[in-house]
Amino acid sequence: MRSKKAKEPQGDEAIVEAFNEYLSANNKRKTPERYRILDKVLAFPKLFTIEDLKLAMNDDKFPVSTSTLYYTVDLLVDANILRSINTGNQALAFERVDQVKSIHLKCEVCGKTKLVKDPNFMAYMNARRFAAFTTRYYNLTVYGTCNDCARRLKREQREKNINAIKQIKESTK
Amino acid sequence: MRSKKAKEPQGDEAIVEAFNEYLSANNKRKTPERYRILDKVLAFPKLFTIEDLKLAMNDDKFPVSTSTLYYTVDLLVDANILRSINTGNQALAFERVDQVKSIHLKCEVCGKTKLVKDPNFMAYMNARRFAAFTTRYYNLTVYGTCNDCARRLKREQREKNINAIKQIKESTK
DNA sequence: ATGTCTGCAAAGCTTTTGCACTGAT
DNA sequence: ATCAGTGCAAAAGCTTTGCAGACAT
Repeated sequence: MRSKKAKEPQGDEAIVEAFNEYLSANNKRKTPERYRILDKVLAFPKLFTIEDLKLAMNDDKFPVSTSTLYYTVDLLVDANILRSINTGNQALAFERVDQVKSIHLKCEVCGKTKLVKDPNFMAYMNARRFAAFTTRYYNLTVYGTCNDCARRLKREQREKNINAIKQIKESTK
Repeated sequence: MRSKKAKEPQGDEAIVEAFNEYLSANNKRKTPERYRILDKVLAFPKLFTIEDLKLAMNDDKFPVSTSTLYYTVDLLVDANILRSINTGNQALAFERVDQVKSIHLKCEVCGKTKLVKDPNFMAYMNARRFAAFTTRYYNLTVYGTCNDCARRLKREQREKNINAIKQIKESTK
């Protein structure tokens, strides 16, 4: 009944459990840091960077060193819980594997990325096989301009033109 | 008649011309560096990094500073001749816009990227529109394992198992 | 003559590494 | 008691920036 309001607790618990198994299977230790980091990671609504994660941990009164964050996020990637995304900014971003079966729309002007679903594309990719290659996951990023920026640029361009005309008028006086 | 053997000289000349126009239109200067860099860029069969480009320029007896390379490649991206690709390695990679309408298959083990064509996907994306967003280009990268690496890993795992069994046998002597 | 372009060197950021201490097993 | 994990600081890589001199316009 309340399943719609709940934040998919089952899903997240399953991920924690999967991480547990991954750690056991690979002779990795179950440290408090790792579980606190995983908690924070699961709480991010979408993309995040190591820096974001570091700040979140600080906010949570559980500061962790940068090296540990890199190390742990690597484990999470290896455990197939996270994947890394190249957003075009300097810093690498990460996202939950289970959460993101979306297309990334990246605005080249403001740099923001929006996620959109496309069942057709998903179905196609799930069926698609490539010769001499085993797919683990995929990422489709679409680059362009979001409408907000397009409108703003248009307005700025218009103002620029007006100024240019003014200057020409003045210089020919 | 020889059009198949020729390296699409028309296409490349058109690109040089397009760059020319871009420079004029934006009040940029036509320096020898820029044209030599463009030549080298067009000669790359696929992805390349700033480092690759630098080495190629050196080979060509036309060394150029790193800052100039970044500056010029930025221009080429802005002129829509190149686009940048995030390969997951530290350094950004670039590729020709006209050349790459391919899917990138990236092997997570050896790190190599292979390009494959997929007319179905291309047709789909060419028709696809997104709400409140103007598409300029897109990139589909598939992550996984290439067969070469898969075979090698399998063999290594088998040897590992054999050694583990040996050790157990010895310890129980 | 003007103002952009280039090259050099230094700075900036993200990520990696080395080492000693801590703590899970 | 081990030996992997953590934190710190330093190093390493890639990219950007500031400035002086060179050069296309």
